Amino acid sequence: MTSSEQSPLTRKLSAFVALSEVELAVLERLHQRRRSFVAGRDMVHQGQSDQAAYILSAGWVCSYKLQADGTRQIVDFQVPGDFLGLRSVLLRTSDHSFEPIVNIEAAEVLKSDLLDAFAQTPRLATAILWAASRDEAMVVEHLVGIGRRDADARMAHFLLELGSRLALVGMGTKDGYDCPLTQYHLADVLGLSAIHVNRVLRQLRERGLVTFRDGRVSFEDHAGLVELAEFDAAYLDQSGPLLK
Amino acid sequence: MTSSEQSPLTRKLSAFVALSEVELAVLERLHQRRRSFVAGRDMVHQGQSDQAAYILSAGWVCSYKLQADGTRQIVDFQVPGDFLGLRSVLLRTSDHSFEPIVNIEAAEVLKSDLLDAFAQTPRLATAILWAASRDEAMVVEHLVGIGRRDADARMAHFLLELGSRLALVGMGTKDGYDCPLTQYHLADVLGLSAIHVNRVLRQLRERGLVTFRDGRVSFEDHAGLVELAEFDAAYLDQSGPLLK
DNA sequence: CGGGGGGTTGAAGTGCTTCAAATGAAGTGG
DNA sequence: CCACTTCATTTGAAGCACTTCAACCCCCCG
Repeated sequence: MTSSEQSPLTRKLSAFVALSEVELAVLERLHQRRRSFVAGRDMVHQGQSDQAAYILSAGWVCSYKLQADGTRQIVDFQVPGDFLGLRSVLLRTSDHSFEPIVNIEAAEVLKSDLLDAFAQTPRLATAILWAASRDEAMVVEHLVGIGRRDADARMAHFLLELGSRLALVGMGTKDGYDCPLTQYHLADVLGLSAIHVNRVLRQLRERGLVTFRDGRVSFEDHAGLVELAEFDAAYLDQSGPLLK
Repeated sequence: MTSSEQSPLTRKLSAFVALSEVELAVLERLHQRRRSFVAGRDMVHQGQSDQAAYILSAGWVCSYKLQADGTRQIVDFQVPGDFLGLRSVLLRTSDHSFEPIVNIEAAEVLKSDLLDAFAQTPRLATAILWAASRDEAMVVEHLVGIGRRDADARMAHFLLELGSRLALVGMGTKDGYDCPLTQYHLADVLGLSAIHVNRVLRQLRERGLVTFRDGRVSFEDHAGLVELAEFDAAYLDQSGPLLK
């Protein structure tokens, strides 16, 4: 199997853990049950079945909570290679909604599939749990950002984190990445107004740091952006438990 | 065993799951290795041993991240009955620091203890994992609060959530609870300045909603506070998986 | 009695929001 | 093929929520 045939999840996990032939096979088998969802319509995953999760193989999704006054807070984005609703299978998670941002392709993973896979290959189980713990670390970092970083640093940090995540599945480089998000998405994830998002983006562009335009994020001064955001990728690149 | 002898964790889990004699015994056995920590000095849990977690039995702790510019964001507080560093045992978690707010009593739980307990009593395992997932839901709700609620609602929501958590372990009622936090703690958890925290508290007091004074939170108009905060305890009171 | 931590208050400044309006691109129906 | 909408983006102006700076108070403790 060549690299280009691998699923994004396989790429992601392989970046941190050397998986055996058997483990790779089990992992690919988890991708059997293919599903599609159209952009904009909620997947309402939590309502219908607590038993299934999804592995996102193409497209972007956001998970968010709506407030009574109509404002929305996006908790996290999922990009190819990410799990969706994993915790609702393993544990039990808070109810938030999932909305595909573009048309997406995902593999449905039943609870039984997952438990079978875990039983067969403990190393794979650990790798997947590592990915889940990484997601949690991102939520915590997100919390810190909203609480204690100003709008510029928050935006810079967000764009850099997304870049790191995408690079891991081969969808981005230090130069930039394709990004289907609107400025409204950025506003809802960063806890800002869309108008201010626009001004912040303009400022970052005029300072020669990064350009967000026409569905593309282009890093013009990656190092400068890292400095502005005080971005330390340690919480993303932490080596998995298997490497110890 | 009477209710007053039970550990806070036992009380908490019992509120959601009817535990058998055997399960109660296993749970109490997890509390054997008693430890004390003094207020103010970091427990630096993540550095020393990835193998142990703690069950907090008395006192308060906060988990936080420090930024390069010296500002601090508190991610969560732990009160009696809560786990500390549970995820660093089961999974692997982001590095944040733990600081006891007062002198605390905790039970050290080794990875092996926990796995043994889980093997003996699957229902207990599920109950503990449910508690972990509840903690996660709180972090998400916290994120939403900082992102999309104004200072008044944020404060009201925080005080109510804390009240619910404490009531579950018998340390609070609808009238209020004892609370060792300073206004600086409130500022760092809510993403505000301490000065503004003071003004917000004054305003809530003058509106006859809640009083925060001399280590005590007193609800004067619980319903009014709930309305202001748009507080919906669903994410806290979710029935555990065992009740399904 | 001096010092420090927690709390309280005022005044000034600013980062962000809200309101208002215009532009360009893409889609839709007549 | 063109009016008509719709949506994402852009910009300006006004307002306000929150921060920062600067005091001062109280109480406890050495």
